[in-house]
Amino acid sequence: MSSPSPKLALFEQFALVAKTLGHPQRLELIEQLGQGPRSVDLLAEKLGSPIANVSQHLQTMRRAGLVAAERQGKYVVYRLADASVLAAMQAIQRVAENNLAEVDKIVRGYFEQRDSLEPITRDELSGRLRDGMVTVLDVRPADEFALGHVPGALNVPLAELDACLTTLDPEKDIVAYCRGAYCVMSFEAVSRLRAQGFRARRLEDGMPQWAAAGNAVAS
Amino acid sequence: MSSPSPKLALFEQFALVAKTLGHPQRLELIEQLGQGPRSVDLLAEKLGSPIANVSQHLQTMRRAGLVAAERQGKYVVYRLADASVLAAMQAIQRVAENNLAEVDKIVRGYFEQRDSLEPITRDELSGRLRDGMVTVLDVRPADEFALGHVPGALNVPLAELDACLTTLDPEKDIVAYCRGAYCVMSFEAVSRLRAQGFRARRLEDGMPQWAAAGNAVAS
DNA sequence: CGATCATTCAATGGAATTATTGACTATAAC
DNA sequence: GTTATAGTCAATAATTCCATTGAATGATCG
Repeated sequence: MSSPSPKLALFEQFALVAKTLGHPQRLELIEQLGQGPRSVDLLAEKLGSPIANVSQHLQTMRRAGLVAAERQGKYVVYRLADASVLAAMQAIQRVAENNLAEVDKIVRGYFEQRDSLEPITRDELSGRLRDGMVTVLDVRPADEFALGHVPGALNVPLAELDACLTTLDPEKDIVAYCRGAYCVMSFEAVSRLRAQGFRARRLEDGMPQWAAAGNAVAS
Repeated sequence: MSSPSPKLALFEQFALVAKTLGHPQRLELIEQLGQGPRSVDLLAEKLGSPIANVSQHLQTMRRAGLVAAERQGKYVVYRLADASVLAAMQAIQRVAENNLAEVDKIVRGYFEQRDSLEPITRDELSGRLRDGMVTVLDVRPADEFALGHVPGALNVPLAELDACLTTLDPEKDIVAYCRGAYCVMSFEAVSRLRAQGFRARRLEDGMPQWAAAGNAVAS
């Protein structure tokens, strides 16, 4: 037997993974990396944090087996270690959604009517895409859209939403999505579209999940 | 936008859940509670920790939405908030299993041959149970066995394994299980059974998962 | 009502985590 | 070479987390 019991040694490893997930900024990094590999530089810019800080977090995450790094020229490109990392993050989000009143309160903040915040599922969207009676909006920044998106989706970054309102067909239903189930950009978009009288809903989850299902296209 | 951005507020809630999972003792508590509701008292005894310490951890977990408490007479009985908590713990274990060399090393410590540590699935066991050509060992303590177990399983707590060796049919395959995928008691049992010449494997996961599939019986 | 048991609370000190700063290394461009 | 860029490292101080202790609360039982 090793010095501490193997049981405890195992739980310490599991705890290391969970503890490393236990920081808002690191979760945000995982969300970003869920879109695809990124350099430290770009990640720091997306988060609006100092490079040194982001670098430290990424290394903490590397030690916990969440991400891997590879040098490419003068950049160091990080990526998620594997799909189980996103799965773990989603599982944690589900716990929070089910059991923390605070989460409900934040989500509710975007919508008045309780029943209208139900998201549309991936399968449902697939079906309605074939009918052609739905407009799909990808509200992520253009660079993320370029790396992969739902086929037929329009890229309308949140900042440009108001300007694009007149070009949208008010007869069609609108489905908005962004980076994941709790990426608030799609919340914000749906909320604003509804205020303008559109029938809008959001997709139940976002890009990495859609891509994992094998349906994404690059532009 | 609100004082802290809603995005950050959400991630802080998720991080709270993950951070709370990030402590070995709390993971052990979840493993125990996965078996069923428990009093603080009993949990403290199972973990071998001071009651005050366990109480503090449980309250931390309650604040993070992982567990719920209910007073029953002079006891306070804690239980998992819902099934998503176990799912999150399993997702984290999967990340660790896939990406942390240390976990592999610990598991490997129990077994010499690489290929022989593959667990048997629940479905496979269900099938072989009908054939009757397999002995199922539940290596948890008797009190946990009493609250629910795989139909037909023999309760042989780890401490009594050696004494029971002679009563086992060496012609049958043996499947051992305990509390979950990484409860080391089943590792230990399989390792010792093999050393005695038995054909032993462990079940891919343990009691809460089997119960969740709707197949457990109480004794 | 007192006594006892189960649990929580409050306070302590020690350890770990975090953001920030500035120095340092490695690569590419000139 | 020299310079600029991308990233890491090392050191600091502020904060948070953790186990332990002993006191306080709440419920049962005689």
